[in-house]
Amino acid sequence: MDKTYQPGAIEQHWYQTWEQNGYFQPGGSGDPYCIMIPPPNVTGSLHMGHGFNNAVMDCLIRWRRMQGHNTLWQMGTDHAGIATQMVVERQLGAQGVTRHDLGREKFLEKIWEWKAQSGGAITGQLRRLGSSLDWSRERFTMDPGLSNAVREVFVRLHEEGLIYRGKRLVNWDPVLHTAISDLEVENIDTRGHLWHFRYPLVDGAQTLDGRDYLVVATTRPETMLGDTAVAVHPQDERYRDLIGKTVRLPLVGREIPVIADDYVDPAFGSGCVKITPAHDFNDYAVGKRHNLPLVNVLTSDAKIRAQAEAFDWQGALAMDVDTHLPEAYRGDDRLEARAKIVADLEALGLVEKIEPHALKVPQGDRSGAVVEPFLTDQWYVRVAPLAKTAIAAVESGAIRFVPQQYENMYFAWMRDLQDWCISRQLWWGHRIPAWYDNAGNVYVGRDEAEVRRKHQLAPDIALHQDEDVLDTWFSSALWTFSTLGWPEDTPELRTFHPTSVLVTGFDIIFFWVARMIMMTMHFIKDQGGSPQVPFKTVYVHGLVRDSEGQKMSKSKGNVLDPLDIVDGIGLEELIAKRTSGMMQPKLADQIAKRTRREFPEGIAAHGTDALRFTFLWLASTGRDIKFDLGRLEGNRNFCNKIWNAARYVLMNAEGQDCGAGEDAEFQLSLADRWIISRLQRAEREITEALEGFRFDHAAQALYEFVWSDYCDWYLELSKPVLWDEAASEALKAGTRRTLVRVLEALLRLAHPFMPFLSEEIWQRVKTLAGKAGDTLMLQPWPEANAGRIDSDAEADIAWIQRVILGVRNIRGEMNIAPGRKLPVYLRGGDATDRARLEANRGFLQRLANLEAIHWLDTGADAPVSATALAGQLEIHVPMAGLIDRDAELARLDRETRKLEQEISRLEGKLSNTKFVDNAPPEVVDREREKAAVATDALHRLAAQRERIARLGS
RNA sequence: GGGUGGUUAGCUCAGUUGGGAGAGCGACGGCCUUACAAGCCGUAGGUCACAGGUUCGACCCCUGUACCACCCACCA
Repeated sequence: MDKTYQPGAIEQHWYQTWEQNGYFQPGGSGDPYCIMIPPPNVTGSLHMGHGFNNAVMDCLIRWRRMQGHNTLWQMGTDHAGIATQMVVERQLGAQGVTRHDLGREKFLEKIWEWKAQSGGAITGQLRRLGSSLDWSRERFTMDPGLSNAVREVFVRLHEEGLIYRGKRLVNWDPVLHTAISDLEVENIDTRGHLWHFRYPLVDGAQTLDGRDYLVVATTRPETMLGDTAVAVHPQDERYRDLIGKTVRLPLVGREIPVIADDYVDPAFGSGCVKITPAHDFNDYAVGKRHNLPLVNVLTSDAKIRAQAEAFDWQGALAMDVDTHLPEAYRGDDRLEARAKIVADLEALGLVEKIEPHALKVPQGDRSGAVVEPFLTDQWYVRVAPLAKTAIAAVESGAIRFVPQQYENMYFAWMRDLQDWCISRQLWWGHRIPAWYDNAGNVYVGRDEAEVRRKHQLAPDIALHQDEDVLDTWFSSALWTFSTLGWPEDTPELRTFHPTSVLVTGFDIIFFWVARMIMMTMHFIKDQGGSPQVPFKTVYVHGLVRDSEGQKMSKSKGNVLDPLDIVDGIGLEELIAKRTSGMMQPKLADQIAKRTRREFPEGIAAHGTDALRFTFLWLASTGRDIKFDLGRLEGNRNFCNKIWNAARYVLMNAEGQDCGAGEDAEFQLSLADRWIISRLQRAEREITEALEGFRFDHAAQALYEFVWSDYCDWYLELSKPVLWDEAASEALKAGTRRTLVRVLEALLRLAHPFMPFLSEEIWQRVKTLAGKAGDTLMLQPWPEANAGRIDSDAEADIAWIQRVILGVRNIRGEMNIAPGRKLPVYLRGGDATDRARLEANRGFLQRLANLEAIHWLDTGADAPVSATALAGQLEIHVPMAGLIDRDAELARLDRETRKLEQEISRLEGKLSNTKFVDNAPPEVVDREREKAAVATDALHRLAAQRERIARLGS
């Protein structure tokens, strides 16, 4: 074995071996255990969030697989409609071509080409992370099978009246030219203005204070072109008499009514609100109540139309509305139009005032464009009935969120859910299975033939399919069952559904998790006909942030590719990667500067195992992760520690009697029994932590057991045995046996966290440990055996540790060279101390580097010494020639001060009668015992101090 | 406006039936001791955000405040 751990040398080899041998496929004989991967964008690439997410899933899957479960980790990718289409459009754009130049068919060919070309990137990266996904069952949301499921769901929901088509206000992205759902809109805090305009009253009407106009305030002046009313509050005395009168819309000239509606807050502004039903969601609701016409003044590019369109609430053109628009704004973008309109109104003396005003501007999360409320025909899912079942599933505990606080978020959103707009005016995605005849009738069916059959349409009636595609999340919502073969009744569906746990970030709870629950429970029933949940547990993890706590994003230039941490990357290359494709050179400079500051020497190769272990250690509940290179490096060192521990074990065990055979003769030492006992505790702790999704606790328990117990103590304790020529062969065999078997067990414990390293080493130790098998992946998970917890051995070793620590403390504090062998006198101990000394003299001498240990009965004279205490036992290191008197006095004073503080705290407590009377007796006893021990120690140190102080004076 | 989470050592974070405040990294001192200098040994460092309350006893439970982060929401 190499002297240091070289991750690059082993990782790829083992992954190929595992995959080629089919170890990732289901196979265990135990209960099914299934995780569905949140499908990454097929053309995307891995970021730190994926790295984290997959480390968690792979840890769970490998653990459960070792436990013997019939384990499936379903692989698949998502077509990611908007995101993918945008990438390809941008590529075409660079050549000066638009998708419209190509036409739909050719454009889709281009996307499929792009998918074929780049679609392997992320799957390759997932392999590098060690993810034990079942690649043989890989799916893609636009596969024939999954597309079939999508059509089936759409048709059935439509038949049940849960999908409908309607003309409504939607969030319209004027850059992408598509509707988007509420969730895809981000409201950005913006400093804008509140414009107060005067709308002249018609026919000489006047306000109470004698004005011949009403003042309305708006943040969006340009929409006034589409106003169809001015609303006041019905109880507002100021305007009561004006209700039913009209005002003349400036610039346009239309007469619009003054209406009364509770929506208006009389205390805000003038108490009058302009109503634009076609361009504002609130106004839309008001308009509907009052049957106002909807006047659309914008094109799909968010420019002012040549002529407005007016609709009634049946979606028909309203012929009686004047749709004339002023010539001056035609074709202007809304912001240009806004400026002109304000200027024109100002010229007419109709601007009352302009105030600064903070508002939220809606922005498309993909394009960044300002989203317009826009009147279009779209398809919707009626969610209320679906939500009801989905809420009940979480209320009843059929689905559990970890951490639980996310259930509140889920409930709050689900209980106030608007219908889901599922149609998108894109080309890349599942085409909506609806057909139109020339009369405008709509027919929904699985295909055109079915539509014709079902509606008995003659062959000569022309049909054309709806041009739109479905929201990507529509197909994602079916993920848990579409990947298992639904609508067919497959063995996989029966075996693995409901799945066990969903591992995901909180950011897609609404996009994905909630919709999966709704769709799954509607379509998948158990044998009794009750709705089946898609998963029993949702484990929600936080975001991976950079070292400053910033969200990682391409535009900030702080993204990290997990593989750059695995393989390492030079500074210049990292900068080049982060600044590539930057539009603004200035930004690129900043990013370069920042990157130089954060990674002055680039990033060293740390290996997959160290990265995964770091993610898992940092995966505490309900908290984002600030990614910390120091932590990563520490864990890389941990990998090296395991590697070198294995080297030591192999050097001492290979070719030697390791007590493996049936009739092997071996004897277990105290240290052997101790480490076996500690192993049981570690096994229990790690298993319990995993059961509770506490990967951080599991990782820490593993780390501590391996480093502190196994390496720091046990390996050191094994040396005196193995190197002692006088030790019996049976004892040596027992030690070798324990070294090897505990190592083998801890490799199994480590495997879900560090699959590559553990497998590599396991292959070398398995035979020595009496194990057989082709892979660690399929070895049984270690189960703690309470019968092997040995409290006596633990107490004995704790005693040894205390004595050694006492000597080491003196040595360290007094600057005595570690190589110098010391004599030590033990005094004041009882029979147990003496027995422990005699049984473990060799261990003490070796680990504390002592030349001799002398036992003194209580009261006997000890040489002038530096002294440490192990309980009542005094450890004396003679000072002659070694120890400076003043230094030792100072050290004793420090120890004394600590003891005095503790005693004073304890005495205070014990002299408080309320404490003594009220606290449980065992608590009081414990405090008394502590006080007695500390007082005894204090007395001994005081006597010692006095003796040394007398020396020099 | 409503809601959630956070505030513990210089940094990153653990710490639930309320009863001695921990880890990693960093710092300081000493060591190439035959597994590991990606290491070993030792040491220092914290009125657990703040203010009240409950309790014999609070990092932990309750109330309030401050600051940070996030989610949701129709105030023109």
